[in-house]
Amino acid sequence: MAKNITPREKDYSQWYIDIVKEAQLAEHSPVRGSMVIKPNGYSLWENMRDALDKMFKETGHQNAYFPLFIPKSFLSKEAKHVEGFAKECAVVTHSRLINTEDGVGVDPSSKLEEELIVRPTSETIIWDTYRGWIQSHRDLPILINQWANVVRWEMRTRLFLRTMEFLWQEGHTAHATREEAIEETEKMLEVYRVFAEEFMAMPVITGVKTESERFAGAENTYCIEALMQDGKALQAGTSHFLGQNFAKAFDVTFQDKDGGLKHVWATSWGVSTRLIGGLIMTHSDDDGLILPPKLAPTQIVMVPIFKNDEEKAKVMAYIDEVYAALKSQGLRVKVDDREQYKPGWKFAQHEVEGVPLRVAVGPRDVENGNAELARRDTKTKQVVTKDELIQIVKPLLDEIQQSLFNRAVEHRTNLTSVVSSYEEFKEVLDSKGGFIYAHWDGTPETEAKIKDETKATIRCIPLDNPHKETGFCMVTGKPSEQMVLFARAY
RNA sequence: CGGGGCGUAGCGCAGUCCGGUAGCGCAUCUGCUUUGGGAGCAGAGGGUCGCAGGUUCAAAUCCUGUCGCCCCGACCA
Repeated sequence: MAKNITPREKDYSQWYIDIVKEAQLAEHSPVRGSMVIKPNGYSLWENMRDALDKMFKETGHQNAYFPLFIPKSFLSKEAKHVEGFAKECAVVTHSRLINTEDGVGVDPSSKLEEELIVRPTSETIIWDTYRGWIQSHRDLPILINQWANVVRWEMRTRLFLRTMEFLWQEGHTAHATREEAIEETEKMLEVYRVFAEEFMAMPVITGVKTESERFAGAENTYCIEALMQDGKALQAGTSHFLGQNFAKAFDVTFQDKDGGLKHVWATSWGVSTRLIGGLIMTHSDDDGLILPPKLAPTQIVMVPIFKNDEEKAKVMAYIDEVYAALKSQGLRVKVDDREQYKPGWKFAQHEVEGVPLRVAVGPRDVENGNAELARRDTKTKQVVTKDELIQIVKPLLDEIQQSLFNRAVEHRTNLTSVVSSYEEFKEVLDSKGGFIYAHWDGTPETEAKIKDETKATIRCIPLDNPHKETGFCMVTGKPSEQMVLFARAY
């Protein structure tokens, strides 16, 4: 039915690309590795953004905006930070173009005195700014978030999952004590978990990254990890406890109640348009995108069916009535009254685009006071009366939301294994993939060895670990305090 | 940076081996018939064949160079 979508079974990666294209979410731009986010994709992002933004505000944060350009010298102030990002920075070196024989060229005389970095993340510019804002413990905490674009010069890109430029939010907070900063880090991780599970219907594991997977400049990195349909993991969000690293690098101090001068404690946390990639790979099928009702730009689409003007008048009057009733319940409902497309075409298109519910109304329905209601997630249809329809749509959307989540949890459960030996680990990894719990001796060396040999990484040490029992490392046989979560990842 | 693929109408492609009037499907425009799962018929418009050289009477096609994008890997959110 979905004639332009490669089945997942055949080529998962091509399926993903096809979904992005056919659901009109985004397209490639002329520049390598960057994309145009189309209205369908952007309104989805807006819904995600609005939900998150509300949660940030509810937890006491305010939005601000810091510049796109960062002086090159700032990057080098925190040693690990620069080390982590140095290889993927876009650098602005000149400020003018001039006409040349073959078009335009860079004007050599416009060379910048200090080159500028296009932000790959904003810790440096923000901490340079915070220095001026903080003198006393009375200035703390500072709880700020920004919605912005960032640029990371990636070698290999994939629509939404990894592009050179992407949209995200980055929270940057400053605290008087270590405990308070850690509390903030964990609080925001929890916000992400709730958002992923309740809005995206995407179950996640919360955990802590190992040293090698830690954010450049962080003392500790927390994350939410999701599992995609193909058994690969996706890091869906991170929350970092930055310790005093940036405060020290940018000399941000405050005078405490006891009169002493202390360095500030910091956190940062972010999620990006990558979440859209996660959303696609959690729910969608071979017929196209499937969107959770809470985030779907259109929750219900209504399709009129008629043969002539007389029927059209009746059908449209009937639809307008239902539309008004649904709209008044605060639902995002749309009437697809375009006349250049036939109903069948519209059915197919809205399915590809992932609209959770479709209501079709034709002359027969008007006659009988009915409507045909179709669910995108289960592809089931039922005929209901108009009054029923108006009553059941809202609870049905909730049911779909819940059902998508349950389905994803079930899928994750099926793809989660516990292994006791390295042999078994490799076998499970190759045969079914997914999340694998295993014992690890805690050393970066063993972790690197596993990664080299199997391409699997430690996704996290789960916070709420179901496998806390002690044991012995599957590779070295050394003692292990608890199992950790492995997977091949995006 | 390695491996693979592709640049021909808005989109998807054929034509390239073997040089000789630039084609097909979808989309678009006009008209009529249609409308409960991607409508049918008739007609029409739309191209510096990625770019630059070269060979030739003649190049989408052969030769040389060059640019770009996509996919797969190494690195990363």
